[in-house]
Amino acid sequence: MTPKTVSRALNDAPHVSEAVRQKVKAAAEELDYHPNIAAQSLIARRSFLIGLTYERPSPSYVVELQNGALGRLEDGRYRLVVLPFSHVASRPEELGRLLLRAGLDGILLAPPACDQPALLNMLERQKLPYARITPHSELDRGIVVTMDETAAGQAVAAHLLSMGHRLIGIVLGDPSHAASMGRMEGYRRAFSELQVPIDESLIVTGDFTYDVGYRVARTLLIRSPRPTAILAQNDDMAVAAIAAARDLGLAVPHDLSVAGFDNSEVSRTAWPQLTTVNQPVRQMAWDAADRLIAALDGKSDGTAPLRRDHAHELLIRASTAAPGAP
Amino acid sequence: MTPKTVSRALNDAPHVSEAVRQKVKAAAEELDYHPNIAAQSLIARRSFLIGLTYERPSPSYVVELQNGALGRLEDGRYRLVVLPFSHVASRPEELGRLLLRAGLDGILLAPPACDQPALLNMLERQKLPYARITPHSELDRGIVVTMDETAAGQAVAAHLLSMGHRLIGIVLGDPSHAASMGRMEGYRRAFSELQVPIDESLIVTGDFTYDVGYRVARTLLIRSPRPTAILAQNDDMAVAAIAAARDLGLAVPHDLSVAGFDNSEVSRTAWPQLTTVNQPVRQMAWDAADRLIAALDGKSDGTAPLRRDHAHELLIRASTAAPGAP
DNA sequence: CCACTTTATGTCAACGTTTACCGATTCTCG
DNA sequence: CGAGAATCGGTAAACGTTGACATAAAGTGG
Repeated sequence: MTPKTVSRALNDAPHVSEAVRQKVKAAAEELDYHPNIAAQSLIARRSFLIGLTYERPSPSYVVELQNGALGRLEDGRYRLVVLPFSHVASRPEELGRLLLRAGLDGILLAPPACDQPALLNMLERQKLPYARITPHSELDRGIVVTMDETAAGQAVAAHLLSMGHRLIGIVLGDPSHAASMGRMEGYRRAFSELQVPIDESLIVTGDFTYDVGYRVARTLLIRSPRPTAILAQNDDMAVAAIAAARDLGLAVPHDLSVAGFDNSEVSRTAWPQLTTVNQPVRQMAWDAADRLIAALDGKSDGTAPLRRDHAHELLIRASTAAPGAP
Repeated sequence: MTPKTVSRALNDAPHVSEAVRQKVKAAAEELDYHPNIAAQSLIARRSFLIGLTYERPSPSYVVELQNGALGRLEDGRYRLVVLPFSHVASRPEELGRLLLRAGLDGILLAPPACDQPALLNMLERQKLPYARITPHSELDRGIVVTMDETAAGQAVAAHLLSMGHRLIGIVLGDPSHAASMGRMEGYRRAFSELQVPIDESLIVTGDFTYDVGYRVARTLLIRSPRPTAILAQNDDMAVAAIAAARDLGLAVPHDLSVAGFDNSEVSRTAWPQLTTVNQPVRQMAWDAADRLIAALDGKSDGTAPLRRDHAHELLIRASTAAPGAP
């Protein structure tokens, strides 16, 4: 029996009698034989590796991203390689080289890597397919999965405004992250829709981390007049704002309402539980992996739009209330 | 120029003149040429892939594990493939097949997979090297990186006992996780050292998740007499216990002290901040990856012990106090 | 029963790289 | 200047699998 026959038997290819097929499979089982993936990759010109690159430090975000992608990959044909990378903005070509050297079939790009034109250029030049998860710019480039950040930002700001808040502090995330700008744009729309002017001096910049969030939230809370609410651009910074308020003797939500973003684990374990926006990270990652694989397998029928928007969900919990409410 | 010469030039092998080497490298740069990894793997009989398998749901644990391993892999020679797997205990062979099919050079096993003898047997039979992170049983098998769970459990229990607590509720994690047993053993030692009897009826079983932790902690808190302290086997369940206490009108730590385990993100963002034990997950993962790679590269000098213990660190924060203290 | 189709099995080459080996050129030193 | 060594470049084979193609065997129809 030639290797060829074995190959045909194991791959359920035609032109093998059922008897031989059974015998081969039994023997393979017996010997714990597994085809050599490197050889398969060499001839198929594919590695069956999907990369996932990200930078955001939040563990829950990273894990949601991974689990979403892995959920789509669970048949085991493709494998997921994690490639975190810091400071993409300052050295996109370096990440590009890393990705190209990794021998991937395709790559899932989370923020902020998905918004680096230099990186996308490199990947396209080398014909390495990619899917972008919640990019902010060049939304018609490649496979794109987004949440409408602006609509989400508008929803959460409108929530605070509708409860009567007028002095609202805003804690931005890392400005190089696209989400930061989109969410801010949404805040502005909500304000302008109600013709409430935004006090630009109440806008401070964090970097999505707890520590910096605490510091900048504190600067807002020692101002006079003090804002009655804080819009934080993610949950970690929102929780930090609550801690800063507590350390200043302020009760949440009685003296200060706080809203976050992302519906992360801490938004539920925090006290009071955070009003936040659920970004369907897992579903978006699943979708991105799904469409990337469809493209790799050539099953993309060309009719599916390259871009798909997933809906946000405003989660109103205990950290927001009307100003001065009990 | 033959492919051979190119290969030698790029790999800094001898027998190539410096002039040719420079020319080749310049051309490679120019053309964005990258050697085909599948071909290299085929001939080297290695995939340069390291697997990481885990089951624990806690995002911060998973991310610490990954970051630790990735920290060691950052030269880019090896790549990290993530392979989460649920319910290992009930189907270890299935995970084994998954790992063997993935074409890995080596595998990092986190709990509870690292404690499945059937799995270890399969890996050994197929000569797939592995490193075990905080296993509980068969500690002399393969590369082992541990924290002394028992000593850590003893330390945290001793902390509560030394403050005067005598009625202490214990919330176990998933009993199939090895850490759970080791930590419990440490609790018992602390009690017996002070000759305080353990009330077995105050021991309840969770599964390391917040939701179940909340439920079982609640059953402890509605008992009479009510325990004055709770030892939870991880931070998620400890935070859940705090929430359960609060929902019953109990103040932490005035009416109830709570101690956790793992020094996870939530232990810091929780309020009050959790007394907990720092398990140096990142360092252990780094160490496991380091020694696995040393073995793969044949650089293991044979003198390094296969097992290495990392020290725990008791972090006393605001969630524990003497019973009835203000 | 022969020509013809279908099915089963085998042979060969190819994927892109590296290792082993060989011949040619250049260098070193007596 | 010549012998031996070191250096440089090249050729062939190998890694394990699969696709294209060939051959053999079996089935089918007139």
